[in-house]
Amino acid sequence: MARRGRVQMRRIEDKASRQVRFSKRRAGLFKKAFELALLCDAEVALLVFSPAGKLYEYSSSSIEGTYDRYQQFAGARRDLNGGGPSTNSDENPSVQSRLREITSWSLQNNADESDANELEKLEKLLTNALTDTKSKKMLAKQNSGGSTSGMNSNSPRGQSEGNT
Amino acid sequence: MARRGRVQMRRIEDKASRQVRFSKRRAGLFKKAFELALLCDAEVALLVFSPAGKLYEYSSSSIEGTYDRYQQFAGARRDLNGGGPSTNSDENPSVQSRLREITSWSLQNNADESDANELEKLEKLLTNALTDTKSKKMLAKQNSGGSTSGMNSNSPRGQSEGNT
DNA sequence: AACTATTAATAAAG
DNA sequence: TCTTTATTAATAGTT
Repeated sequence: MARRGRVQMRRIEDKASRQVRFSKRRAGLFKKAFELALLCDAEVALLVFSPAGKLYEYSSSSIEGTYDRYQQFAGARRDLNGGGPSTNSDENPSVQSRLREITSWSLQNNADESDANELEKLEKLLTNALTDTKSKKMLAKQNSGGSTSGMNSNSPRGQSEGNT
Repeated sequence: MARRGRVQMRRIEDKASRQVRFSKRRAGLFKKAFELALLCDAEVALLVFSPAGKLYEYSSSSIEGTYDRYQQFAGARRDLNGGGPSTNSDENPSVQSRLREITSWSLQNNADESDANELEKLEKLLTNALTDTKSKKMLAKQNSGGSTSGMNSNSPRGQSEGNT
């Protein structure tokens, strides 16, 4: 038949399925990007590398041009910015279990195949990410801990999305 | 009630409607982009400027990094197809990409819901894991006299997903 | 911003 | 790989 239920949001392990779904979803994503640009008069640039390393691109004007514009903005906002990205949240497993999973996975499977330099970079990346998360967490605790007054009138959001 | 028919694919003239739909569709687009990266292990970078000139961005790793890769790729494909892309292959997702993915995932979705102590423990766990891996890596290099344990024997094969 | 009626996207099967 | 179909997901218009 068709879909038996909700699709679970985690990496697709089966290679063939992943490939098929990548093609479908990539097409859908590019269509959405195009529509956003057309309907709403937005400037959109989209780069996608498949797991196999193949490049797909879309831009309502030009990749280079949009990236240039992005850099100007990125430089301009370097002042007051500390929030992390924030999007939707489905019914996902907790960060904890997921990180636990990926940790044991990385140990058991590909650890030996990886490159030391890459791992070093990733170690920093992950440490920063966790530090950031902890910071936000602390902040939230402080805000809600002392007084139960207005704590969550607005979630701490940052660059990516959802703020005005 | 709701939609009376198919939506016309042309620029929305009414400014208020355009703004509202931009917000909705932008949210949808970013969600799709994120899902593509997570489900299919793809590297995605997305830049959107609203008609008002506001920047929205998403990247499964980093905008700069992906753009850099794009430029290399674009430059490389301009030359000639001598060798395959220097990226990981489909059957070998690599710790790097998976960790990168889970990192951004954790930041984007459940970060606020997680517990700081749990994350602290996990940080140590992961740091240890990576350190361990690095040690083994170094050791292997010393023992074998500089030749890395076979990791990057990339078979340059044509990908099977060529369409637009 | 929240709520539905509809359409659109898409996972699984053929 | 392309097509079909059942189902979920996105969302346009309304309140």
